[in-house]
Amino acid sequence: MKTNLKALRTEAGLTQADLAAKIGVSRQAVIAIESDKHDPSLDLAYRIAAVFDLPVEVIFENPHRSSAATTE
Amino acid sequence: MKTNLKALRTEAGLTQADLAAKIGVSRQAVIAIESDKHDPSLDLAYRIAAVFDLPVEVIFENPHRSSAATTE
DNA sequence: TAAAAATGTAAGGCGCACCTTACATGTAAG
DNA sequence: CTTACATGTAAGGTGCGCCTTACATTTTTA
Repeated sequence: MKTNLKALRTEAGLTQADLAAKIGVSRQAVIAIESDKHDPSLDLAYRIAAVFDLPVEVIFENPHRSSAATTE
Repeated sequence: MKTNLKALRTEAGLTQADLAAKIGVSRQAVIAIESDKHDPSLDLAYRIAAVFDLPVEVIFENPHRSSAATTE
């Protein structure tokens, strides 16, 4: 799953540990998601989206659908 | 995870088996998701969103974020 | 340069998403 | 009534998302 989570996190001035605490997972989970080792669950993706106040599709690209359709 | 998948599916004239085939899972997976027994993975949620050409947040409500923010 | 903070890797465990198979129920058509 | 179809439930198995602990590496700060 292609993601720009790492860029968003650093732009927000958050460490991996900061973000992990905010979304209620371990730092390992953040590392795995940022480095494409794991896809997050939908609920976790939603918690991440809430931190940045962005639609989920902006943070995790939907490979099955045109990104232009994100804002319908 | 609150969802209106069942309504969307029936409005589209799809059976559970139809939808399951389109998104590449078993019918059991569709039943479990429609009846809130399971949350879909992010990737599966994206495949479902692609079928209906809708943003994921429209099909599965993000309980951690205002729905108004879906279209940012 | 030394200490501290942030990032990264490794290994083993657990729960759940999804699987398959099988059977029960409701509904509509012949 | 019977056949067919859609839906639902049940039971057991597999893979992976997330866990914890521990240690190595890189970057920042004093």
